Amino acid sequence: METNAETAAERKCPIETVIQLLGGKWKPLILWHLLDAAKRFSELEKLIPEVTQKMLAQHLRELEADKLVTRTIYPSVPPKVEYALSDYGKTMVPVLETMCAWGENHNRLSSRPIAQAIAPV
Amino acid sequence: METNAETAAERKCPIETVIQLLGGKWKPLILWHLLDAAKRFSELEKLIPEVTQKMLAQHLRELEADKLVTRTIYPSVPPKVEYALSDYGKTMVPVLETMCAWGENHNRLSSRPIAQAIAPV
DNA sequence: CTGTATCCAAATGGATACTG
DNA sequence: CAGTATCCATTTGGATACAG
Repeated sequence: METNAETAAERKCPIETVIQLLGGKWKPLILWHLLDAAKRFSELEKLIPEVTQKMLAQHLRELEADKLVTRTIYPSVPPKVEYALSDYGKTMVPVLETMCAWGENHNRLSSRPIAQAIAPV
Repeated sequence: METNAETAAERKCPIETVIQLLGGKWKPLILWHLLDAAKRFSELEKLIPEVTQKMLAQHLRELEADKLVTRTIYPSVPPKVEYALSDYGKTMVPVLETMCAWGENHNRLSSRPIAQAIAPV
């Protein structure tokens, strides 16, 4: 019987939380493109050519609901909408960067034997 | 061939690589449970009660194919199979920990106003 | 330009039964 | 114990058309 002091493995893994927030196929990529500056809907479409309008809109709405991105509507003609990382979304930057660093290393070494890949870390 | 200095955002985002490797619904959780020690199939089943045999086996095979976990068969009766983080899989630990730290903070603050949540980082 | 709606295809996940 | 196989439900993603 447990007295108190749950281990991290015993309570609900917080990694699941991150996976849920970044779970969509394009969400990390969207956030990645918002790192440097706010972007319009059509700009994101050009930056991520493989994504469909539907999925881009859907993921943006989810990211907005999760308070990770902000949506600013400029009441002009034609309509202009800008998406940006919220202050809260910016706290995710270290996560994105850590993932990015690992992914870069993986991609760079993926054509080599794994035994070599892990050696000099 | 590194004549042109592409920015990170211009080449294929390495974050996608990580998402692909951790993409399955249970993969991060499996890795999380392998952090401290190797586990048997049935142990993982008990640690992750919500996962089905099928998905556990499937994700373990994918993680094995990606060289993130090792599979050791002990030719005993009854059969015993142990799964463990590979050396390469261990390089993923900082990624898991960064995600975990963000997730913990998010979970802890999710019932508070976001404005409060981001303040003292 | 910035979306929504609809229909459809593919991927993912789950329940159950069966095997070495 | 440690799986595989099969069938089915749910989820996700995409193509196209349409609207404010």
